[in-house]
Amino acid sequence: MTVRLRFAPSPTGSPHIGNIRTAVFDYLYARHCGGDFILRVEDTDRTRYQEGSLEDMMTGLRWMGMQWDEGPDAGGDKGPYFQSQRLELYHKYAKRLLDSGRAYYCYCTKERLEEMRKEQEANHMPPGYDRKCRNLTEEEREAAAKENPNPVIRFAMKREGRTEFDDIVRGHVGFDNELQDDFIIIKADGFPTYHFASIVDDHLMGITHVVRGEEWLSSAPKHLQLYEAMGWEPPVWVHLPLILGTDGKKLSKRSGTSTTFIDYMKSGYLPDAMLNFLATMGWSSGEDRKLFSREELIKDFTLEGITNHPAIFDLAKLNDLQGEYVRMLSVEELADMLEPIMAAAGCVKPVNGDDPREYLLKVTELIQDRIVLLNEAPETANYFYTDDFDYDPKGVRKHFSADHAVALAERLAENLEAVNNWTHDDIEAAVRKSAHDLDLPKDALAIHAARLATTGKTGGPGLFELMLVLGKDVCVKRVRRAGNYCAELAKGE
RNA sequence: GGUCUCAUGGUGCAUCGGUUAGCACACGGCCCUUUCAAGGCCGGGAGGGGGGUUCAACUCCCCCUGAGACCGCCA
Repeated sequence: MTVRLRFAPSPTGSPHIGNIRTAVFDYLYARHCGGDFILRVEDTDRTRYQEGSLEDMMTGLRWMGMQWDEGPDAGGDKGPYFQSQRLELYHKYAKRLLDSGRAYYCYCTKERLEEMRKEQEANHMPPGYDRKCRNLTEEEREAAAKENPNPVIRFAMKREGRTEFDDIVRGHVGFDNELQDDFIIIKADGFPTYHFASIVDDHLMGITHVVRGEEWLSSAPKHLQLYEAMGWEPPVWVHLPLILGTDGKKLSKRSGTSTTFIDYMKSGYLPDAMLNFLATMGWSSGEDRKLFSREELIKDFTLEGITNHPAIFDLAKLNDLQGEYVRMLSVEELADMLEPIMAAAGCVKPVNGDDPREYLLKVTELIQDRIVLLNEAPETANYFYTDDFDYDPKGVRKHFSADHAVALAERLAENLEAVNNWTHDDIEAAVRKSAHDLDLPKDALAIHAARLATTGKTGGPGLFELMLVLGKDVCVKRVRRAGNYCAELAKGE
């Protein structure tokens, strides 16, 4: 039997990190087993449907290279893959349950249910439907139908015994049947609830392993009983640990951690870094390792490696991985990724008129160790593309306000101007000579000032490397401008 | 309130019935060095509490404590 896993998101909003992590596990295990990875859309709640949600979901999955074998726009012989298009199927099986006495029409109004709930709460009773309609006589049923022509269908849960099952992650778990609710399987609008639709579809689609969040664990008895009532073989259950924030609380937007997957795509994370991160959030290969390529993930991923304690979404860890992946890229690869980002930020034309591609390659090499997110590149490397940058105020105070500042700028400009071969070593010699000419105690003084003059920053790539890329004319021009700036500064004081 | 789940340094993870309890991030120090990174080396720092089982428990069992999830005509 081929292993088949489905990722079944509900199009009710932009995909959450947790949704995608579940998809990662589905995908990885399906690929590990050489099985099928299916995308199914659980759009049974018409009130919560949100335009664009599914598109975001698919964009996110594809971005991480997780292409589904069956699903919307991928075809497959078990479709349709939208639950909203499978209504007849659910009704057919609900009827079967009705006929066998394992389901019943419930005519209770929402108002009555709400009142009941309030009362239960006030009396500290366990909440749940009181099964009023479970054993209606034919007359009662007819009378109730007149009052409420749109009844729901409820599943008749067993009243005695326990429902026990084995979960790959949790082990053997059990629940008392008495405490289970006669839950709704078909809503008044004719749509099925999750509990019912997912079981029918999982069976019909030949799903062998159900991987989902731990929040579903307590409703697993419902699903088990449904399988039993239908006479179907249940799948292997895999309840994933929840994802918590570093504060140990449920992941939330506070503390600067977005829960929206698309945000991470947009802010310049690498798909492979994200995949690596998500896969190791709640899964461990059993060895002390943090880097896993896609191929290694597929090869090593097993259900047994899933941890049973909550997984923490640790942004610092993501950023660490991201940095690793950025550094593993070749300069060409990185440059390819940076190109559109730089372009979007207006960093297109080299300040010195060089060939843009060659220039970008040089710039990329200089910033590769210095960026984490791809989107940081424009800010980190702006001075390679524009003369229009501000001087870092801290740097100004330290380097441009010194007594020797104006004289140094002049020396620097002249010595740089005099360089015939614009090479790393000759640039270095010129800069150091400027310090010597003025009897500065340390060459570093000239170096720092030159950096601030040519880049506006106090940190960054090696000065001589960066000046080499910028070119002589640009450097001289910028040092002169800085000299004027220093002079103005001196006058102002 | 009920049911269910979880519990190793600051954080995230690993191993094991007998180990000097390992790794990564973060942190501190040092090296490299013109800065910022990156890199290298070194360091501090852990098994919630209480009972058992056992020759031996962080590891197995029970209780407590703490944390979380679920109890919708949402998924």
